[in-house]
Amino acid sequence: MAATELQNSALADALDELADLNELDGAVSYRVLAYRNAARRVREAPVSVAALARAGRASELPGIGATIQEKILALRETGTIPALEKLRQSYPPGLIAIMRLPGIGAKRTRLLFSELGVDSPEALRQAALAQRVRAVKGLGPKFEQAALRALEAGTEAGARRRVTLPTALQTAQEIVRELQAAGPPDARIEIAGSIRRAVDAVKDIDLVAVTVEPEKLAGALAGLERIESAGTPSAAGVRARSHSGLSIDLRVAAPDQFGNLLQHFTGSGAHNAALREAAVRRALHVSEYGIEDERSGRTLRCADERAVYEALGMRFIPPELRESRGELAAAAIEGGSGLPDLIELRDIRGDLHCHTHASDGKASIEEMAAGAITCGYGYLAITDHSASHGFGNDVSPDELRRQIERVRECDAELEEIELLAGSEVNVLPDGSLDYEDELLEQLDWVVASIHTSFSMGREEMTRRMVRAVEHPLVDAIGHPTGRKVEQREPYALDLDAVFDAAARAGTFLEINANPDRRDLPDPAARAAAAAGVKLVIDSDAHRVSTLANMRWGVASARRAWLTSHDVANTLEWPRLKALRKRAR
DNA sequence: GCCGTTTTCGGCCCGACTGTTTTCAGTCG
Repeated sequence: MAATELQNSALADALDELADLNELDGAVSYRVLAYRNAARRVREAPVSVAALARAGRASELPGIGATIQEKILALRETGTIPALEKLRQSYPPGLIAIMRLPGIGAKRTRLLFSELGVDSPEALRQAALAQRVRAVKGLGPKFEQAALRALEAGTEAGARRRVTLPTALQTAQEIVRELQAAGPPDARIEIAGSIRRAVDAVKDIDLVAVTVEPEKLAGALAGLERIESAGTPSAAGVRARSHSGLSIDLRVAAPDQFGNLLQHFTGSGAHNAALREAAVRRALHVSEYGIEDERSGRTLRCADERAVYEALGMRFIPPELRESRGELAAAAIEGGSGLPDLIELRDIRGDLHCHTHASDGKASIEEMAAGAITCGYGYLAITDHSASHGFGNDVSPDELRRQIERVRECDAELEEIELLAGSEVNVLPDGSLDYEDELLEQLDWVVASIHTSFSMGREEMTRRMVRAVEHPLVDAIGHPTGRKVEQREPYALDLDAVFDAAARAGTFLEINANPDRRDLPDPAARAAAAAGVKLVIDSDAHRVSTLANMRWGVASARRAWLTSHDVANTLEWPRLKALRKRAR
């Protein structure tokens, strides 16, 4: 593969820009939708879509047809797409920034541009302050004020940034508790939306509820101390915004429609759109209120979600799978391939990656062991950082030898759990490790991770990683892509080549469960399992409390369609030990 | 622009809210 192969993220950005510019250009909405859908597919694809296109196979991906494949090829071969260049001539780049402001879409952006020459957020601010916006037919003073507020919010640093799943979940649970205290006593409130699907990063909180006093519940949300502003509370619910910039949607349903509402509000948008399209082919129309049968004119109301999917000829689809990644076809009762029996937290038998005082952890071996026992584990690998980690946390070879002794001593005293002597060894830029093999041989479990030199080229980074994967004493690769949720892109890496090497060598790849990492990301974890790679889910805990991070890794595994058979640390240690490549 | 157990052409999910209107368009999820 070419060293400078076009990255999926850059390709997806180009497709998103095509969507934006086509929208500005007034193209039929389905074309815009097609570009956005294609961009999403490319962004999620675990393999290089540009490389696929070169082989004429990108159009095998759902949502990518002959036309978009041609554009991908043009971009990878000439660095640009003719249609994109042409649209860029007509619409200044500032228009896209205006279009992204809440409450302003393509139509109004174009109106502002054609009527007032407004071509940037700053130009919009000037026009609004001079009250020229309200003079445009179709706009008014309310819109002018809303535009100013949107501009203001947009300049606040990180105003619209997403938060990681645990943060969002905790906030959502607090709100539910506050609503249960302040709202009507009969209210049953559940968390829906992207939190329920256990995504990596959350932009808003969706709540659904049943109560006999819906207005009172909606009013209670609008009145919470944490709410900065809210729409008009009604019997249907309310939309509000917290002081921290999170948007919160509450919707209320009748009890016999609760399943319809929960399904609708859990999403994803793409899942719902695909579900409804499939329903239309059966002459059924799905909404949050029920399923209308076109022929009888009757509407089926569902008290629970299972009934919604059953009415459409499908098995219940776990929320984590609702991303329009093939789950509808798999769930079909007639002719579907079946949904996976997803892994659960209780399937996990041990944790293979954690830190102690020996490096940058905040607890002793004994404390971490006690924590792991509380988790119900049968084993725990102590894997402190290695000889060149830096930040004052280096573990010299001699220090590691002493640490191994301490782990052995501690293990001898513990009945309930097996402590494994391990290390999280640095993969140096050339792919070698920073301990000698003689030392690694004494360890029960070796995790190899990249912690330095992130900005290498794709080919060099792939060679580095494959060399580590093929090392006979490396059991697992830690946080394989190096990405951090909402903070850092993955390093340039040919994941396909890494998966091939890992499957051949028998090296485990980690799903790091730290909620800021969740690495492998779920689409990549799914592709790895499909390539025959065995995975492990590790907490990477640096203190006792973060051993519980395992749940976020399991959530990623579920989103990756994994069963307990795909994840090696669902096995007891004797069986897992025998699976290590050095035991073969 | 994509796609096919109604279709290779003509469809393509559904509804709430807001602000601007006086019956609706735009935006959002």
